[in-house]
Amino acid sequence: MDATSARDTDERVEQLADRLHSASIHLLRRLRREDDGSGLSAPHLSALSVLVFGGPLSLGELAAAEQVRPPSMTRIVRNLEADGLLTREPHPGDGRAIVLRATDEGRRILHEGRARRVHSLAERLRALDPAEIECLERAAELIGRVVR
Amino acid sequence: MDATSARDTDERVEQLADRLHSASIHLLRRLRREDDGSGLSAPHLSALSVLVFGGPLSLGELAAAEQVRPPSMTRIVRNLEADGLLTREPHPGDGRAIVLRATDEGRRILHEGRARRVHSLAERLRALDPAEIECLERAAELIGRVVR
DNA sequence: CTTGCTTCGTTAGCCTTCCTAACCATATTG
DNA sequence: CAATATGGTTAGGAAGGCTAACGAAGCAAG
Repeated sequence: MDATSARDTDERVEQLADRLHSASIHLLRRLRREDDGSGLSAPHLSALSVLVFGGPLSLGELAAAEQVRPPSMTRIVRNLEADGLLTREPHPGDGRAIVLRATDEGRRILHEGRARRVHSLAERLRALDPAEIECLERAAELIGRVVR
Repeated sequence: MDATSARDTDERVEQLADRLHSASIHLLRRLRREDDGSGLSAPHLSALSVLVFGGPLSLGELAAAEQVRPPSMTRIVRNLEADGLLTREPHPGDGRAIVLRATDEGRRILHEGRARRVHSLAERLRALDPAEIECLERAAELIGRVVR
């Protein structure tokens, strides 16, 4: 690869990063304004989904998975626990840590609530053709991988 | 299309919406933690970029473009104006409205700041192969279209 | 022209989510 | 056993979003 094409690639990738950033901001602002009726905010649903799909975790692990600091996760967990959507158990073998586990109710709410929250987005996506949908599916997977 | 495949498409689209939602949350949380050194937050850079690339707008138009309510935009504009990155002029022909215009300094800061902010993401994207990059480029464009 | 409704932007006040700093309690290690 | 490291919580504050209420300016009907 010569110097020119390397610089072109650099430029292209920077621009892509910028556009993904922008797209994310607008996507989330749009979704935030939709009333999901589940009573759970995006961060709560997101954290709960990690427990549902990823199994029991400690608070620190969950915070890392969700890209937030432990104090932020402490509050999210407190709320979810108060709503009966997860349980807090002592960690076997480490008295400092705790084990967080989604309850059956948590599983139920998650599946209902997430579907409702993203429903308006799904409505719009339905207008796309199959190739575009497939492109977005790959993109979602790629973003998840890149961020992790 | 028979009933079964229609339901499959529904399900697939709902799942896609859900994953895009999740990917956006994690992407932004990752980027928020990067120090961009420009002194401007994501909402500020995003609003400024609309003015730079889309030309002068009223406050209401800018708020609509950015998917926020006017009071939220009032604060963003006040900050950008205080930093000398945009100007506020009376609207010719409508005494209620104002015209917002990016300054040269605003243009300069935008190009420097955005590149810096998304730089760490760009670093990660560089590891992808060309087909994946192209997929993400299309995806960013699609998301922008779907949300608008 | 005046009265009343609408629209643009602002102010006031609140809520949510995130952060860092400081702190306990429990491991772990020299 | 003392010193240090780690997991989680508490305290406090910054940022960004919202609604409600308001003043000023336009508009429309009488």
